[in-house]
Amino acid sequence: MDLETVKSKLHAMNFRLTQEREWVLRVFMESGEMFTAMQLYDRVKEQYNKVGLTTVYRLFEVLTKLRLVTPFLIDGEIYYTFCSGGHHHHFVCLDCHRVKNIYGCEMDTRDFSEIGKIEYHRMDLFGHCENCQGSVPSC
Amino acid sequence: MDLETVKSKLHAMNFRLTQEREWVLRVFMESGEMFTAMQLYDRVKEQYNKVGLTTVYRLFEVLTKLRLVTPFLIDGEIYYTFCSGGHHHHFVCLDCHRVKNIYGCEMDTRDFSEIGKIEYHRMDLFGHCENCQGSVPSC
DNA sequence: TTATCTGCAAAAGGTTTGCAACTGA
DNA sequence: TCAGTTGCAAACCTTTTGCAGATAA
Repeated sequence: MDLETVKSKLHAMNFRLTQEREWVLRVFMESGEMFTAMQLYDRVKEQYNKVGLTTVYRLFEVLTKLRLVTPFLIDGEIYYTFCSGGHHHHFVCLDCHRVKNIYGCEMDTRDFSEIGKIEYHRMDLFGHCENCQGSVPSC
Repeated sequence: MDLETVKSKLHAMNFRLTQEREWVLRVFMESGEMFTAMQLYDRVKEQYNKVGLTTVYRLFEVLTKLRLVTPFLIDGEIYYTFCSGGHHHHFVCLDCHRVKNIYGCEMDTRDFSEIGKIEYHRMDLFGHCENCQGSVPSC
């Protein structure tokens, strides 16, 4: 998904694409990584300009409403990854924190009617991506 | 898993089963529910006696080391469910917060070698259990 | 007996809120 | 124009830590 698409999704809900949000979104979308709020804040400062940490939190809130973000709980820390629509799962590299989408889900065809009515499900794989399987994380 | 088994797992790691831990563990294991730290603290106070909230946090820490607990992030809140060993997945009832284990996992047989080296994976289903599919949560 | 545990109070750390100034549409 | 946004500072809330007394093994 590109920035223009996000912009129109924002506008559709009466949100605005400000300069600050564009900086944060660029880093968030282009990196393919998951971030804690603080990490994304730091990265934006590095690559663009200083933004308020509050702005990052508020953007996560907005993106959550647009369902463009997925949270991960890892070692007690909350990470977020940019996530465009369509049913998919995740592979999270524990070294470089890049997230790859996985399509095709066996669970969609399995019958869980005797357990309950499923609203949604999540499936996340954690490990080491191709680039990070050497000694030191390189990507 | 019963309390005796947990007790021996604790002892194996030089942890103790105190009166307070027994109260918390009884509620935690017998309920089949997931709890935030505060919720478990409140429930133990109700059913047994007052314990320190700190004790609940420290027990979660110990159980995490023993891999007897699984955390869920739901609406920004961290819930924990008691979880004995063996590979399984979860069905979480969004109404009554009971957690059912699901065995049999198609992902175990799928090849992800072109994505990366998988360390572990998680799969959680969320919905409404049989008892809660009426109007008001009843279980 | 003694290493571990408890629980209070305080500190820490992450997240949210209030508000005056600013800005995208 | 003006509803939505920013960013600082303060408030808030969950989680962790220090410590003196208690206790499981």
